[in-house]
Amino acid sequence: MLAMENSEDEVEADETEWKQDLKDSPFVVSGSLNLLKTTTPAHRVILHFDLDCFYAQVEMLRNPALRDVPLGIQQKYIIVTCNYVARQQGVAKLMSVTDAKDKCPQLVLVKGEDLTHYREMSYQVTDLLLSFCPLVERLGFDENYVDITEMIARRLARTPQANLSFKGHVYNTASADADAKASSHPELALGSHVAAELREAIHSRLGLTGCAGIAANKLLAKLVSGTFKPNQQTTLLPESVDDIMGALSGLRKIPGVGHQTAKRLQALGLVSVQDLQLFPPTDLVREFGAPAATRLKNLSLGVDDSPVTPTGAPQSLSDEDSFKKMSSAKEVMEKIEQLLSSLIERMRKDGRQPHTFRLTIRKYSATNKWHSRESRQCPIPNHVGQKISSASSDDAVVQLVSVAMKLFSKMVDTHAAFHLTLINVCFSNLQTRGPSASGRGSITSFFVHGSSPKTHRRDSSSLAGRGPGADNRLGTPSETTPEKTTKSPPSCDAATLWAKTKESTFVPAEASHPVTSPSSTTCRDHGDTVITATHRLPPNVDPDVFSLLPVEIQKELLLESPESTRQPCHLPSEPPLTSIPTFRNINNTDECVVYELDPSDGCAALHQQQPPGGSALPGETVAEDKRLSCDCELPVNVDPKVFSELPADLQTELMTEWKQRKPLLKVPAAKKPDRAREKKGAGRGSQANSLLKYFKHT
DNA sequence: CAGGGTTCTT
DNA sequence: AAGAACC
Repeated sequence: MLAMENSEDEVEADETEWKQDLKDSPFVVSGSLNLLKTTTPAHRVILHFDLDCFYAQVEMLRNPALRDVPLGIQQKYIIVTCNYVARQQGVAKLMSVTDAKDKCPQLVLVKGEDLTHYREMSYQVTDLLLSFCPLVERLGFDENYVDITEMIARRLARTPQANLSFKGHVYNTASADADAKASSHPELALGSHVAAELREAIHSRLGLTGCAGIAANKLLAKLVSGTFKPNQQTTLLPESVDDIMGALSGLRKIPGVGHQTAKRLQALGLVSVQDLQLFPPTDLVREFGAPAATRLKNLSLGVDDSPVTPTGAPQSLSDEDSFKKMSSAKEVMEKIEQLLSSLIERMRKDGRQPHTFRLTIRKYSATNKWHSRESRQCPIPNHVGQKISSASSDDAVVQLVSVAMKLFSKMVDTHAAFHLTLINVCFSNLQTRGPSASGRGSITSFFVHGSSPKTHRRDSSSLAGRGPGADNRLGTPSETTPEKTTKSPPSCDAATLWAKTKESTFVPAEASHPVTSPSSTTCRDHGDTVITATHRLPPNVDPDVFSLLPVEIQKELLLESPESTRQPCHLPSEPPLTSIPTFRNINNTDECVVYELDPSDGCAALHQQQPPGGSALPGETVAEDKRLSCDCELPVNVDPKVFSELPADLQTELMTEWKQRKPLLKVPAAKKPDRAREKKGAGRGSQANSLLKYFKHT
């Protein structure tokens, strides 16, 4: 054995019980079944990329005039990040706006609450990296890990060992000494060149600068990437692992050790990284259990065998807003509606169908003022999910608002006073619909080099739509991407086929409803008997929606509409699985993001999102059904359909508000009518949010 | 903690 | 569903 000291190869190998005899082979076969070829590298080359003050860079790209001024990105009353001009003047991340203006009166502020542009740019960066190497893992919007071990192995095979050098910094090493060390760490040396090339690609193609760290695992790559701050890169050599770990000012600085963990460690008397390194394993296990204890101890030593897991398409989409105070049902409903319409729009562009909806709130309370969110979730009925990606997502908004309000009333007693400071709406359990829906890029990527037992979760769906042929080469020709990257096959069961079918054979909302059977129960209203469609429904009630309502409301509605002439309610127990839709090809719109890669590079990466649910067909324009009110005593401007979908107590809540407004009965407007918006339509932005959208104008 | 995300574990 | 972690 050569002198290996504390190199992580040694530690990692010890702990995973791999015998380290195959020293010259870059790979070690783990597990007894060689056939399965779960091959893991003995030493990896991991890159960590971290974009400089990301939001600020995006805004400076959008408006170059901001380049040279001190710029802060503001969310609510906080500067979440700022450019380096502002930093020179003392502005720091997460500083309050008042403090920042204090430090730097000329500070220019740009609102950054809408993440759309950041998210888009963020995925362009990830996609660009993906065009070079399949193993890319996102961490937040501005960081990416890339495992380039294989690429390095290939390059190494055909690079002369002589005159290797490092690009950029080498941690704790004078540049004069670095060259001497290059030959003993050829993988990392080559890795530093790859990192430089990728950073250059990000800069030339996207205009963004950032830092990179090059090391043998994710932990070290991340730690080292920040050592030289704007727009530089640093390589960490194994012999410096102890240095970099020891240089951390506290346990909290270890990625993976958050506030709670740091506190528990402190309770054990541990404050420094060395403390943890030297702490008796048994005691640590007693506190954290074996798995967490092992992980913590390893992290303190700079050991991290966690793989770079391809992130793929997001597993959930959410939208939230925070505020000082929200305390009326009406406000809540409006906010939810607003959040939902933008979320649904995002969901529609994504192309997948969500099957779970979650509503999260944060209640104000003197103690525990922060943290402590509360959430409720429920399955999304299929027909609602389908509407999200269909042309008339307005329907989806309406129905999901009512779903959301039901969840809301499970958390908040709307009769009592309440005080919210945040609302979040979230779609999860996202399922890819339709076999060719994701376009050729991703369908092939499902099957490339199949059948490794270790399947990476997530499909690639809207991201990384890249066939095996589209291999970027970083200038060096003929680097291919053989094996690797196992994706789970697309789920295209009958249900998803049906989903697509139904949508494409779309017929205007109300007209086409032969009353589909409610997919039995739905929003988990404890064993309620769902009133079946064999009952007669009031004319203004969509049977699908009706089936979702709490039984009390259903009964109310039935009672209040004594004589509804009803079409016979047939219940086709199976959806008519008629025509498989022909999927529109993705020639469509802006869903199709294409990189303009230099043809001279001999590489092109094509990205396409899933085809959008469909441009609004002429026939699909929702037939505004002006129905008679269910008569209760709704204000003239309230669409009874919307109203009818709300939970009972919210209906009464709103009714009382309306009654206040129209002094039919008691209470002379204790609350300001606040009908600020009498001006019709033409709201700024095409959104025209607000519930008023669903109200009739009279 | 702030703010608007996101993922993973319990 | 909550907690913890990351940005």
